[in-house]
Amino acid sequence: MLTLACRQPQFAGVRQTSATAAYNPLVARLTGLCVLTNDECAILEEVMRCAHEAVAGQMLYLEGQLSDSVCVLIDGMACRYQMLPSGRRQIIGYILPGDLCDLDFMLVGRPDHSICVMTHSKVVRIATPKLLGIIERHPSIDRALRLAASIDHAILRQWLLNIGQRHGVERLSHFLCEYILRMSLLGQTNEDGPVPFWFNQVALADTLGMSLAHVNRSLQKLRCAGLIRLAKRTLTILNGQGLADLAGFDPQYLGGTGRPAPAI
Amino acid sequence: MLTLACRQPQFAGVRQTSATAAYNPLVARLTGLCVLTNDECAILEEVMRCAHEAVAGQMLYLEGQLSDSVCVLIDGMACRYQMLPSGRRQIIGYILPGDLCDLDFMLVGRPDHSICVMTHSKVVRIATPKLLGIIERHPSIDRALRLAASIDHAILRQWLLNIGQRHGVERLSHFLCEYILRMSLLGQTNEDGPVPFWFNQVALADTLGMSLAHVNRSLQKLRCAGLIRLAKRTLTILNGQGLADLAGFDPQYLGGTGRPAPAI
DNA sequence: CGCTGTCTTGAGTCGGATCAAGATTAGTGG
DNA sequence: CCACTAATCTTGATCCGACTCAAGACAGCG
Repeated sequence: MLTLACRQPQFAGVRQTSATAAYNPLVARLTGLCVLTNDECAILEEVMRCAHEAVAGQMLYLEGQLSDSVCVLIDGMACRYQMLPSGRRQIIGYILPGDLCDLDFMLVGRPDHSICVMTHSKVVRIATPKLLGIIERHPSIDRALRLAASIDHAILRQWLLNIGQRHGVERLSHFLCEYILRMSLLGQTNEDGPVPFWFNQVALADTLGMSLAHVNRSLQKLRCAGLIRLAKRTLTILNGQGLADLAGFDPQYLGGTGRPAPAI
Repeated sequence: MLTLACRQPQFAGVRQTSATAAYNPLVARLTGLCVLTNDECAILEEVMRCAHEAVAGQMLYLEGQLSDSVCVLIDGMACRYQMLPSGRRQIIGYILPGDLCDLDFMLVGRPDHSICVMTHSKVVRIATPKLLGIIERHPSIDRALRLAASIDHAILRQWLLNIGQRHGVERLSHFLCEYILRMSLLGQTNEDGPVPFWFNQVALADTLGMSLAHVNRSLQKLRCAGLIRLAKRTLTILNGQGLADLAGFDPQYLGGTGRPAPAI
């Protein structure tokens, strides 16, 4: 069992569900990126009918192990990571509700990193051929999925910039800004209202390429500066502007499209 | 003018050109990833007919600036980077002959980072709608481009791992291993034969998230250890296995497909 | 209520940054 | 072909951010 998994209840946030159908985070995500017809939404919802539960620590993909399906997260949280023989681990991304576990796997078949559920989650596995068929028949879905993927890639680039060029405290701040904004875009929270925060400090350390102790001290600094409150797995932003300024956070990249940038 | 640009002559390596047609690095790259019909190759070659020259330092994309075309590098080298207001720069990838400048831009229209030519290069600009049309009509080309992109993403993940978790010397070694292998896959060189090496130490520093001085000292260590020779913009690997061991380099990710891994 | 995972804090050390100077090596124009 | 100029590389000295190690405090869970 990986220590980066947390045993935490799943999302409790209120859902902006359309009264008629069950709320579907993938459909919500994709319609936010690209106009989809009702038909197309229905197809996606059909595909997502059989979600199953995953417990904290459960693996969705194992590095190097063939896979014939694509996972979509419905609820909870997962993370991708790569390990070094020395035992060091780098987390290379977090998967939130509505996110896919990498379309690249679909083509390659064999992921180059592992994906692990961090909390009790709901996951849908879609068989690769099925998804490929849908993509082929529905260019809008194809486009929406590509856009979603392109945002994931932009996030990855930002992480590289973050780890490569920023010092501890700013690095942490940037990550927090990104997380908060991603969550608020999901409608899980408003921009600085309290957000569920499942990351333990080990996970943060492996995310930000810094030591556990240093993560802890950096968090203290943010607390002392009156920028955040973090306790009981809940994060509250006390001074969003201050945090963003400190991090040099530019939310543009999470928008992905040419549409107006999400407010911060 | 950016200091990371080098004024260097273009590739001089011998080309494995098919006797009949001019060697086309994009076609070579894509046929290596996916079976393409002669027709499809012809279409690609047609599209690539009008290459133009770019001088060192020339920008192919500017962060945030709308773009309606996709660049393919025919010869030379380019790099993507992002800058911080503080002036710090993170290079987030190198573009070698046969590589595309990010399909994601095509959908989004507005790149989130800049791309700059590092040496005198040859570049083809393909209008976005034209490329989209080709992709739509030729699923094999689509697939090949997606595979190529997925390798780029795998490289990005490896960089994150590299910067996040490895110390200076190993970090540098890993980068060198990757570079050598990418070049040898292009047929520009054999695996440890001398390779043209245009990176100046400033560029390496901005690539690896370390200071110029530290890059220099790390290079010295590799030289002293008898692993590499680097002079006159030419890199020779004296002990490839040693270098790979030091870096913990696993070439798998550059293969991209489920095909046998390239030899190292 | 004890156990385990997580967080916190301190002391000591080290890798790597910064600053600054000098040595080389290209590139340029005469 | 040479001399000048600008980039690039090299090296040393110093300092700081961040790591490691280690111990103790909490908190949540069974």
